[in-house]
Amino acid sequence: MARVRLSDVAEKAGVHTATASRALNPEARDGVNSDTVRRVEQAARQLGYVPNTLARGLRTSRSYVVALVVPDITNALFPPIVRGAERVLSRAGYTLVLTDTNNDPRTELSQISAMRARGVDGFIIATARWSDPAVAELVDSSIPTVLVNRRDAVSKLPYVGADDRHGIRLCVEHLAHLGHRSILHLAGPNNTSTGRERTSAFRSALRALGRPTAGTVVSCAAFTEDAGAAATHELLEGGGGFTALVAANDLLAMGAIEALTEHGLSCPTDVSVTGYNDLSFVRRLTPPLTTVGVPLDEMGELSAEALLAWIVDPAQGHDAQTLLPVAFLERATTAPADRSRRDRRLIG
Amino acid sequence: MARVRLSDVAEKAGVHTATASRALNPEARDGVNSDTVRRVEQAARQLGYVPNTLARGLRTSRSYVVALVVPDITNALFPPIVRGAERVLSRAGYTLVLTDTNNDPRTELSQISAMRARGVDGFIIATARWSDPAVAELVDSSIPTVLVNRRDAVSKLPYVGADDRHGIRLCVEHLAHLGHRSILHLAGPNNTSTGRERTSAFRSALRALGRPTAGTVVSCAAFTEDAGAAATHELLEGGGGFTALVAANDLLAMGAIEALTEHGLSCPTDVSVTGYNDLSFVRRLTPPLTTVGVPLDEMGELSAEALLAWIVDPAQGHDAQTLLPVAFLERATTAPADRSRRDRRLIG
DNA sequence: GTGAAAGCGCTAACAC
DNA sequence: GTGTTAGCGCTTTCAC
Repeated sequence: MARVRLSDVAEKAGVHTATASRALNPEARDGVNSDTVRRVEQAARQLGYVPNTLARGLRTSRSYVVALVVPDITNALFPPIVRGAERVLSRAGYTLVLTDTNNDPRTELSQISAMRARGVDGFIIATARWSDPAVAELVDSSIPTVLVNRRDAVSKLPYVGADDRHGIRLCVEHLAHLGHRSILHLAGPNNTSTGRERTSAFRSALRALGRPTAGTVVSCAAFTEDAGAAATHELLEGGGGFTALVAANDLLAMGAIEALTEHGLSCPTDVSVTGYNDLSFVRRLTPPLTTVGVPLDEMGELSAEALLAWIVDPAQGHDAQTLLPVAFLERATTAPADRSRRDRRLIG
Repeated sequence: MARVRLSDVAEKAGVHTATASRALNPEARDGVNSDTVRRVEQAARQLGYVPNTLARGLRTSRSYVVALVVPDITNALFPPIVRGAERVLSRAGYTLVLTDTNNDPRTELSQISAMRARGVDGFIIATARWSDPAVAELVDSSIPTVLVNRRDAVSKLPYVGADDRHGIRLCVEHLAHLGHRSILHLAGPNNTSTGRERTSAFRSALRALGRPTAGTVVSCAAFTEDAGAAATHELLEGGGGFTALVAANDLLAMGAIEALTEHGLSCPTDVSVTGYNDLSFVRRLTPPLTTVGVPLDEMGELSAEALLAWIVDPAQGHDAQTLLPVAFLERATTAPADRSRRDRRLIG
């Protein structure tokens, strides 16, 4: 415990607690005799003084705590974000409290309110849905909040994400150049910005290539392997007809490949597949997944930085939308269309 | 923010703050007129009162915050533990602060001290090394602390882990029954309890089978894929001579398989490999990794429960060592020895 | 440049 | 059963 108090330090240094406080506070140190500063610092060191952050927070109404809300920490998308955020936060003297909502909006609401009771200085939200009451509430309360990975429809909160339009376009172009003329988009759920944005980007990309009709979009219920497999199964039972598939994320892609395999189709021989996010392990799958690399660590870092900027200077306007550059990663789940057996089997 | 204070509620209910405090506190509610309780609760609800946890903590010297220290949240071993712990903690009204030490003992030390300054009620440590100054310091400070996944050599802190001796024995027996007579143990680092324990279990298992000389142990520098690959490469260049390999964890196993492949050897045809922990994705590798399943969520949950028990009743003795049952998961990286091409090529 | 005094929002003795 | 008082450990006016 923080056994030794500031008053102990002050006594040992022969000064008043107020002076000790100033001496130890970088902001106020200027107005203190440099010799006094030295004495106080020495006393603090000898006593092993550790300031009581709670007391400070109570007085300053700043807790130096930031809450990070994730839907599911076991989803490999989030740990790098958490890590990035934690790195900049702890470096700045802030502490990160993590809360996992288990993908449940009600848990999200109650956890956020618990964090507010703790007096956290701000929120990093990685759970935003397209229409999100929790986000709206945070906006109302005007507590510093930044959105990461996903954003909502209406709020003008700072947002740090990836350049998904570009990422999806790279996938579509790659497949088109490989000769694929019938491309399926396995879309993410409509209640997430990432799902919506990637779908819209898919359509734009085809339009830009002059082939607006070369694509079909199928929505998945969630960004999960199961959802991807289910949608793909259904499609395949309905006859198929595509030689390439752009999945809205890696998990959907994995589910799709699984379903393909169960239908006796192979990837990439029969169907080319692209994922999205480059989760840490997808390059080790067999075949390694072609996907879009997203700087997740950096997303975490930048969201933390944006939040700190807001906390430090609340007067400033805070509504920057940051889209990080992505990288297309060609691996082994995409192949030229003319090598496809699929055309012979299902189409033509 | 927690704009409305208890005094506001008290005023509205026409009572003193102390009474309002009692009315809202389940422990002290008994000594309050039930009608008063009702009035206070109603006022609190109408005003949207949210108690200020900092102020309460300052007064009670209880923060209802627990710190969880992990070496690297992007290692798939830890998210399930975090999730499990967070679940029981938040259910009990506690908040989890997460800190990622980036596998650096110095960061660990400084982060722990920062958390203590915050007045956290206890620690869950997932970073313990066999000799660990940070753990020793925590013991000295007598702040409630439980170890999860790894423990240290000396402290008698509560520990929640898996039954590694059993898990490793299952691997060895499985391989022995498949006819393997020359088994390698890719050991984890000696400065972790898991590394040491699994190595010792490997030796015991062979002894119990009456084949104490059928095994060799090679230490890896870290529990990483790279370390596993490096050790395996070295071995293979030295001549090899084993048909099976028990890795101390999944990452080492993956590295080993990679090295094997680079040497033109295939798994399981030439060498059978077992992993440990059943990280979420290893069943989707090709071939799916034979490994030992460990209830990681439950480890997180039980460690949080053990910690809460200690926090709630500090007088009690707190030194329980909990070893959770494991499950051997036979998948595709293990095969009978007599089908091995390796005997023909490198041995014999 | 330093001390005195007040108070952040809450709870726990102690009165009554 | 409820009000009074004091104080958790710190920072911040305001004097001097």
